[in-house]
Amino acid sequence: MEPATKERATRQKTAIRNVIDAARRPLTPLEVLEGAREQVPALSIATVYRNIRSLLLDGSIHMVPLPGDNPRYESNQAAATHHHHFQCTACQRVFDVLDCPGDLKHMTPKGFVVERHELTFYGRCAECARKAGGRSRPS
Amino acid sequence: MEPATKERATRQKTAIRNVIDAARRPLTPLEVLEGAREQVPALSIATVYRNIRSLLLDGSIHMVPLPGDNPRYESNQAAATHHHHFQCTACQRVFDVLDCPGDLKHMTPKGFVVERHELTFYGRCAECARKAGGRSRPS
DNA sequence: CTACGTGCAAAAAGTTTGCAATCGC
DNA sequence: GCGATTGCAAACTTTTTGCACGTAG
Repeated sequence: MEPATKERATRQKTAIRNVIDAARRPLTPLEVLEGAREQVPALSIATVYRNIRSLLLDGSIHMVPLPGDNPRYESNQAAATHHHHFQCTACQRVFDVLDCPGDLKHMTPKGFVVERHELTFYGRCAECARKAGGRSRPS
Repeated sequence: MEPATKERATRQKTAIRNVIDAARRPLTPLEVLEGAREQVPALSIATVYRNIRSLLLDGSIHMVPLPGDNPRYESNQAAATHHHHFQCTACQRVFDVLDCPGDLKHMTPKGFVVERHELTFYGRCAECARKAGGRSRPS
């Protein structure tokens, strides 16, 4: 077997891990970059992607795939239990939904074997709903 | 208001519409291109995208956003009723699931306003499940 | 000191757009 | 003929990779 290349503790790796751990919602790689640059201004997006990949491999973080949008990443300690997500149609942020409808396998056509499922809600997050009306998205 | 630019019936537009209408599952733009090229060999991918956009706008087709994969498009007549999707982890194809768990709004955190939801199943489609074991994906 | 990690720029993959040529009406 | 539509190529976005330099251990 391979010599199992040893991980090194770098400033950028620490900053990236901190940003993801501190967030209470799944973040985009760009959000991670922006957050981590407060501690390592010269940080490059390539390094963010490389570290996200290694954190995924060692199980520290979790990918949140979304219908019609780029994946977010969240700390695995926040994602220990099976749950789902809510994307705000106003601010585009994604939040956890700590619940699951449960048994859904019976819904699929005959012969199909279900391994897992993803459920995503769309609407207004508490914050954007409070700001009333139909206002714009930040982009 | 604008003069409402009038639509023209071209060979490529007809071919594209036919392919999507004839499919009994949601297709990728590339699948649409391949199918439509049987009738219009010189068809370009840009034209497929432009026509998909205009078909979306006039409501003839429907976008199927998927977590972690590119969107598929399906005929609106096939998608008249609310339903969900199943993506095969072997062949990557997407199929309709003509059912819905129903009331899920109670799952979201306080203050969040749910407008809609997407539910995607993953596993083996009937065909790939029949072919037993854990075989490769076509790509 | 050594090789893992980083920054930069170029490459991939999917989608969009500018522009001149084409073709429906 | 006029203008919508097309094909091609270039631009764009998100993510990945090659390469030379930097740096942790």
